[in-house]
Amino acid sequence: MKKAHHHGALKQALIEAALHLLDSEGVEAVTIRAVARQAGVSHAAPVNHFADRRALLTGVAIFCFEELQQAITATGIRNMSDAREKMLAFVDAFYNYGLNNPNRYRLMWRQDMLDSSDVKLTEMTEKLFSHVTNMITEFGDPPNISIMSRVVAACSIIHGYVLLRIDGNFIGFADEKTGHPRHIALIEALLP
Amino acid sequence: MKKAHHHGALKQALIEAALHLLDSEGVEAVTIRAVARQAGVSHAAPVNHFADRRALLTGVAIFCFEELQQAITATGIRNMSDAREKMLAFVDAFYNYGLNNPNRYRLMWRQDMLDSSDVKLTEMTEKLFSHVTNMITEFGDPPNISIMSRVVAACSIIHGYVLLRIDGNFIGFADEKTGHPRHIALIEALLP
DNA sequence: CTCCAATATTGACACCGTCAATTTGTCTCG
DNA sequence: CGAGACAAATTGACGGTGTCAATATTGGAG
Repeated sequence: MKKAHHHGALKQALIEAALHLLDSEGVEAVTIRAVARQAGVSHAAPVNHFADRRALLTGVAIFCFEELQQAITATGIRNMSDAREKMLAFVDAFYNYGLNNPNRYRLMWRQDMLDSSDVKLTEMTEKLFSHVTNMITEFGDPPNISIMSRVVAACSIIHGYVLLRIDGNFIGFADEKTGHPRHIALIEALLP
Repeated sequence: MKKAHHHGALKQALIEAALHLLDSEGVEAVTIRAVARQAGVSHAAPVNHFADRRALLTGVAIFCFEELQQAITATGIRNMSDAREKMLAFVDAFYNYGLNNPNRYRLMWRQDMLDSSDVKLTEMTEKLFSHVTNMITEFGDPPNISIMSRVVAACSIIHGYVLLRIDGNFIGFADEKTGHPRHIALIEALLP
């Protein structure tokens, strides 16, 4: 059994404490010692579950990726037939997760703070990327740009927009011409 | 005269030391104490020129924005007449600066590390934004999306792409279909 | 020449990550 | 059932950090 000896489930408690600190005070506040304090253990207890701060943050990021994946699944995207409908549902879930959880979303892409050799972490990001690739492929092969470039464009545009919005830029919500939410309008500008 | 009393030009020396540390070891290595050591002064000397670490990093970022602005100007973009030609020159300069100075480029957009109330800093970013706005406006008012959304899309797509490339994603350089460098192909996908 | 204000130094404090040595608790196996 | 093995947690230390207060130094204005 994996049951912990003293605390019971310290690993889970540490991640929850880290999430709380991350949401309320930003990633800088997520220190090993602060997380340990919040969980009610000594400052060196976390080392048994996370080798160092990077490993702790990586664990938190993996949790967030699973959360995002669930949000995408919850849109019912798997049962949609129209390629455009799928794409807009995906973008909407992505955008909402980022805007509702800015500090979590930022951390998820902070390669400088995460362990890029973590298998679980790279699995989660590759899953998202291949999802986008599949959706773009459904639109067919356009004449003036490769599918791969269109995938990269889609990833760049939504990720760049979410990051800019999180930082307080472009506070207008809708496209002035179509009335669509801006993140929808941006992606539609790319679709054939 | 503004000449410093002891060191001579400590502020400039601190920024140069910070740039050196930033380029070689990343933003985490840019600590007040390390910068002071590199400049050959005591650990508390910088406080006379930068109130705290945030102010130091903001000073460095402003220097980088001026550098980028010069790179854009150096393309001769002001003398170009064709809107598309201008846009591609701008994107090219932006992309090259980011890829050649990854740590500098990353720092420039790290609002969590910079002083967003710094007038000079906001001036520099707004200048870039209005430059993009002017170029997009030259293309005219498209039917299915507002100019503002197109501006946001252009900013998001190039910024998102540069960040992803810096982190080692999408290492392929050219669009598989057109042969254009990818950052050019991405922007062309957006232009009318 | 004198004095002042800007500049730089020194020293202290509270954090941080990380390591080593140690204690505590629990599970397994004879 | 009991003893040992071993994982988990504690304690204490080290060097590093940002930041502040008190002090010393210097160059130039009057």
